[in-house]
Amino acid sequence: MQQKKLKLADLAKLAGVSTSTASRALNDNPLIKLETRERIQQLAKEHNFSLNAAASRLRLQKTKVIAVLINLDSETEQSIDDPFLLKVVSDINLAVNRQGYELLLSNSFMAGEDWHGYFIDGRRADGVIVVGQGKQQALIEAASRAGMPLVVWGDPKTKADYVIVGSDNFLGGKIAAEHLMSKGCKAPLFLGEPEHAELGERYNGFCTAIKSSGLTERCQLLKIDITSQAAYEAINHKLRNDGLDFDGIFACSDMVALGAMKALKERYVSIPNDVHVVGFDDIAMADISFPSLTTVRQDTKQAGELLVSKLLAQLEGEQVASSQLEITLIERQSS
Amino acid sequence: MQQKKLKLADLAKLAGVSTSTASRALNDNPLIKLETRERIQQLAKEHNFSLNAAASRLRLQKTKVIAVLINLDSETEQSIDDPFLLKVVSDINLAVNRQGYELLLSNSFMAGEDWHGYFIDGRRADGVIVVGQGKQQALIEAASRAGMPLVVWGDPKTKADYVIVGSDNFLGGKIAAEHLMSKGCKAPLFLGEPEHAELGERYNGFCTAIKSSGLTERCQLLKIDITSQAAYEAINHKLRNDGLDFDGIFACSDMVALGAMKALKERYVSIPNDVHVVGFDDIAMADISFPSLTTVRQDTKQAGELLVSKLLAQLEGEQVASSQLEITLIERQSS
DNA sequence: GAACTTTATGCAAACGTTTGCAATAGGGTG
DNA sequence: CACCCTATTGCAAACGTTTGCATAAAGTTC
Repeated sequence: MQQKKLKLADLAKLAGVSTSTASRALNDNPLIKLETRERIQQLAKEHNFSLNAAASRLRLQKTKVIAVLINLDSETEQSIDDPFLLKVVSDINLAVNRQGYELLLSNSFMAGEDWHGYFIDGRRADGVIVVGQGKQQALIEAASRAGMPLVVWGDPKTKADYVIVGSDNFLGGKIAAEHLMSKGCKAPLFLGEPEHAELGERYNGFCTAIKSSGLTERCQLLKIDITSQAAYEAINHKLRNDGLDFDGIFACSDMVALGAMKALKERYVSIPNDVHVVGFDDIAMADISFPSLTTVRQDTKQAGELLVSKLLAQLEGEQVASSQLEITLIERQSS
Repeated sequence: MQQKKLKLADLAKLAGVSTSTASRALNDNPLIKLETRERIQQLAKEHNFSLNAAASRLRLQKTKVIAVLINLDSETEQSIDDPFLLKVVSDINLAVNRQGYELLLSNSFMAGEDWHGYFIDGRRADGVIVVGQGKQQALIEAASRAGMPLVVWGDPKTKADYVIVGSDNFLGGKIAAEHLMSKGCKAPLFLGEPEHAELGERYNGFCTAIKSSGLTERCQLLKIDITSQAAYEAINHKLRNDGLDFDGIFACSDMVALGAMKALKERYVSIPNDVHVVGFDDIAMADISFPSLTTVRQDTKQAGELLVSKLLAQLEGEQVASSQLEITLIERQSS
């Protein structure tokens, strides 16, 4: 059933030309007469010929592969449960393919400590997109210093010598806080984990807006693992212990917001009458929850494209800078 | 900053041995004296040496890569929005890594029509896991016949000559229907797309249970695209046109169920008093929605492991058969 | 101490591309 | 017709591993 794999030399023989001619023909090299080129390409199609990528990579010193490294703190595990991550990866995938590259899906487990060695020296990929700065950025920095082409999805305000693409988290937090206050909130609460780079910025924006409004000096924070489960439990616990001492929630992600909302609903706290809720990300569920969730949308499509184009620019040797994506407040029923 | 990449020959020179000895040492070949082996491995670590995967693959005719091909019908696009897909891919990823393989994330767009040629002949991967049978299975069959090592995530009842791993969808549908009826439903409704292989089986199980219960001969079906948005609109539309002529919903996925629930809640149809709802998958949102969603859980962790181990077994030349995963009904508030 | 085994290492070919350079042929120019 | 230029093709080396086979050194046996 399985005839012997055709190699370039075989194809060349079939066409009655040399291997080099066949190679050039397949790469549309104008050195080869147009007629010959077309004939060989046709022949290749007929025989379902495909180049041996391993050989090609060895010779070219290029893989045409981009690795996506999902960088989760093993402790807090924003486990890969969050649908937002999927959105990001999936949009990166699209952008990568559009550029004719393939996507190696990796993680801290496979890459070990020496990312440069693993991906670049190991000729597994030409460059890496790291998703999530996480709490400790040492490995990212090491890889960057070693010269690994690299773009990070994170908070672009971070002072770092590598390229970062991400939303304007500070502004997002600010907008969320202002929105809550405009709806009459006097005691809004931040639900999340400020030590995390991106989330920290959201918290900063949130606090800045509140303080500068003169509303209060105290900027309430409920620190939790960033999962809907943890949010649910934390709000539940808080309601039991402190009662309802807040009238607004800015959750660091939609999943967290949804977990919080469940706890509220179970205790008959009305949304948005008693508590206004704002999330972050705008995952599909935000629109489909009831009440639907007001949230700060991150433009993952643009993110994917920017991440990839900046990485490719680096591969071309260009100097590229971090950049910040616009975010938009999507007003829905929860506020 | 970037010293020249060390190759095996350089490492060997540093160690004062030949290239072949170095190669064998790194692969822990007992031909080499233990002492030498350790010395070289130590040296490799010190210099952050890593093998050139391209060269290695070329020589070995093996990539140590498994491709995951997300197979979405471009029409119905169970777009990659569904969090359940993420769960599956992520669990496959884990299992793949545990076996020392890497994961190439691909899709119908990149792979083109000739999957065997692209992945296998192209030496991009040693085998492929296809996620989603989709509506048309011609390409899968072609690849399988061409001898591509392959495992499909789909419905194991499908009569096919390739290996399938998946949940017992028929039983899942049956259990869901029985559960609804046990809660007193007289007119349950199936919400989904029966032409899709896996979903079709769920529908069959659903109908079989209903018919054999003697409840009714008519087995209501509302055919929709499998997105929460479509579900929301369909239920909305139905309520407006037909009124509430059903008292139970079995949705083909949790996302669909959640979309339906939103429509119900908006029209003040009580869940579960007026309408009982059962979903499928058990995504994180099922537990966190309000009311929480009764659903048929698919064991994605086991799925990932089975998919990978069956694929690797094929690579070893073993004969492997399809297999079916147990599903469990998770009873929550929506029923 | 000659013959033979065992242990440890090195030589060189092979995997399938790509590409600099050389080579050939055909056509134009002076 | 000698010369050069252009268009097209082929030769052969190189990319960095792995591995069958040869080799060398050391130990064993009669």
